[in-house]
Amino acid sequence: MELIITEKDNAARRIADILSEGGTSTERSGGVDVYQWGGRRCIGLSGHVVGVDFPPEYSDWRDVEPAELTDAPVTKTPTQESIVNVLKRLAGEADSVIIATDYDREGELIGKEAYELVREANADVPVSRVRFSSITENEVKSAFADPDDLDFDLAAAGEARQIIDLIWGAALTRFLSLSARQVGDDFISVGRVQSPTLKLIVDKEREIEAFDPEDYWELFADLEKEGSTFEAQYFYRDEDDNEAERVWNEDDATAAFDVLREAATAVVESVRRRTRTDDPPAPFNTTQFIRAASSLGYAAGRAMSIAEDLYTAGYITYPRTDNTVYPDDLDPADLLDALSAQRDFAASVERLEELDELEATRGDEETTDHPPIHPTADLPSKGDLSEDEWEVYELVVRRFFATLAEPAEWEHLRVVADAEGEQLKANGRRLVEEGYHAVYPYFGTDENHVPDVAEGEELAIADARMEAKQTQPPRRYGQSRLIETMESMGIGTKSTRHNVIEKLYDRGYIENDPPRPTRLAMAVVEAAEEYADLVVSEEMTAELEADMTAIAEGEKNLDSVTEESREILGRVFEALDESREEIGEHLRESLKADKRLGPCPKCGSDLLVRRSRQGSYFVGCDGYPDCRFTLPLPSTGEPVVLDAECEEHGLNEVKMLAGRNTFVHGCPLCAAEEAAETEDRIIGPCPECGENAAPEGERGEGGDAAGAHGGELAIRKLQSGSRLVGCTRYPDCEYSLPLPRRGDIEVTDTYCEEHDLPELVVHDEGSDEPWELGCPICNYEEYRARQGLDGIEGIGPKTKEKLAAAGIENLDDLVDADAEGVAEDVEGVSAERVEDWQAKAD
DNA sequence: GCAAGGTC
Repeated sequence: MELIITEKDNAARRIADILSEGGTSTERSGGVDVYQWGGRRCIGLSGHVVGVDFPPEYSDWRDVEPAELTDAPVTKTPTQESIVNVLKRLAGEADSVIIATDYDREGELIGKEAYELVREANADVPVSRVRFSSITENEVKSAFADPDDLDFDLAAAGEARQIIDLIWGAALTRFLSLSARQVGDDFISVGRVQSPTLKLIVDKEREIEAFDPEDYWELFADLEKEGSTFEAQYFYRDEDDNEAERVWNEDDATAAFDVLREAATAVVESVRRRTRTDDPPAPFNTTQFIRAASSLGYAAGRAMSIAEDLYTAGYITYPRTDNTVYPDDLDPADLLDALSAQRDFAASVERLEELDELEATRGDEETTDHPPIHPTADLPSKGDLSEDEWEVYELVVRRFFATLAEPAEWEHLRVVADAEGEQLKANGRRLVEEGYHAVYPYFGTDENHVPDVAEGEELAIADARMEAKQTQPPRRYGQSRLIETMESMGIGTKSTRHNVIEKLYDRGYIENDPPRPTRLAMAVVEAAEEYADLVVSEEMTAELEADMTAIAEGEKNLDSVTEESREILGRVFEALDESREEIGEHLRESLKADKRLGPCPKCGSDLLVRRSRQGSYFVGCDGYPDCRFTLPLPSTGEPVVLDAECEEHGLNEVKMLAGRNTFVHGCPLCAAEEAAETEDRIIGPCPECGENAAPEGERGEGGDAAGAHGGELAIRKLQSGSRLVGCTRYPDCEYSLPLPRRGDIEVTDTYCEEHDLPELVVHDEGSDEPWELGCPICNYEEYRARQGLDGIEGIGPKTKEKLAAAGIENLDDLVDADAEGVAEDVEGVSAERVEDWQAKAD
């Protein structure tokens, strides 16, 4: 029996399909699919199935000095036990093994990890390696016809990176966390990729903070030609003889304006007409895909998550790639033909099929990892996908179209005119050949109309304007520009750059979108710059890359490279250890600044956003325990302190981050006062303990509160700002139903017969139509039943279909389901994944 | 529990 090992299940299935000519049987073993045919078996890993770590005696942060990690051993242990176990069992039964992991450095390392596991189970079995950059019949078959050997030097290069990243990251993270006494969930992290990325954001913020705006003026005139007008802008020659539009001195601007205002006409001095070719874009790699999706409003992580779902469902190719050149055996004509079956694409396909030849554009990056992102011949129908998924899918399809389409052509028209000695210019542009824009409507094609005028022609000046302006600070990095910059600096990879940004959010280093650094982030970058400059620099990666190349080429070895890196870090710690107190003090002060709201109304110290032992957030006084003043915060989301201040209390407003349900809570003291002033509105008996409730003992659930105790339901506003329908006997009876946060609630005279409660109507300024919420119990029941599975991250279109087939269509179904049972019934879904979804659904 | 890199 021959065993083939791939990097992921999806690749295993497709390779088995190709090599077996479609005749595989699937055997599920320990939660892992194994594909079998003839004398062969194929298993997919899940990336790295072993991970590096320190031995257990180094695991206690307080017992081990961070500096000791610089000399600590690093071991490898399985992180995916079930896959490792199946792999070893199959290896024991194999006569030969073929490693078919991805064709890049990390793939070589994953292959070597698999090789070592195979060796543990089978000391003698021959092991070979195949390399292909796209899973197509041609490439896969020719790779398997001519197998090669594992490249142990290339794998060692990857291992050096693993060791250096762990030692630097763990030692410095522990040091900063311990020095600031932040050792729980909120540790302070540092790393070779995250810290230079954070420095990019911090440096930009420093520029913005240091920015001093300058006044300038711009002048415009409307010129008239045959009854219609077009805008021209005043310009002059500066001291370097460059054309300039900004006037830096108000007197000069006013003088020019007086001339323009007085002048009746302008005489055309020159007319220049040029055509410019606008080439179609290159195929999508990950970074360019993220950039394009971001212009549609998708954050980087969201775009990747959708792309991964589309890939898993089989609609697009692998979304993590550096490649911008299609493989030779991609036949555009075949793929176009398949895509024409979808009505939305038919017109575009027809247009492309009219071209004399189909030649795709090529980008600058040609790599062996995977093909550029493009659609497959397996089309979804619109109903298979959510709106977002369809929008992203269409983007990928249309990008593929664009790479085959002809260039567009623009006509640029530049007119310069003289008005009593002052110069005016107008730049027109017109799209004369639509080219690829016809099939790829995501780039702007705005035209600016400037009429056909002749040299010497006299044009009337219809209006003149002077606008006072100010120079603007540099713009913050948006997520996609950050990812592009990381790529150009060589930090992170196609698979990790977007995760790095999410990590910075999670660690409390950045807030908002575009991201803005917190005071903590500023302090971390400052500390690193002063004591461990290398870890916030792109040089660290550049030097590591050079060392990795040297290892891969046999010029250096793993031990010498890691030893040298350990020594450098050891020297960093000599300086760090001396300044431990000072660094910790600065970090603690910055942490407090991020959480400070303003003066405590009781004692005047600072009110801070804090976290209780149970993990919920609240506002507490820095004077605790002397001052015990507190205010509640909403129970959903992570609080962020905004710049905006409440005029009445001088407290900063608070925003609650909760994905799509993010909202501004405002001043917590105002919210609490408002709740105190709002009276409860009683609407009927409590179904748990009111007059109609069943007597004690006859109800299954909610035993304590059950029975008639005269409880009544009321619309209540809580100090935390949320509203609900709750029992007046709270906390003895905890029965409650959710209500919307916004809008005025009207209690109508119409009653629900089933629950004996009035129907409610919500009047929100934000929407024209009032929302007929109805009986609050019926409403909540309907809401739970209606709630589909779209809101849960990680459930892709195909999985959704499969879950529906197993009878799981909404959140209630999901929460009630038995995770193990679902894993048995639904192919490719593990019990852990189901439990993860259930946690989110709840 | 720390990183970055795979993968879900």
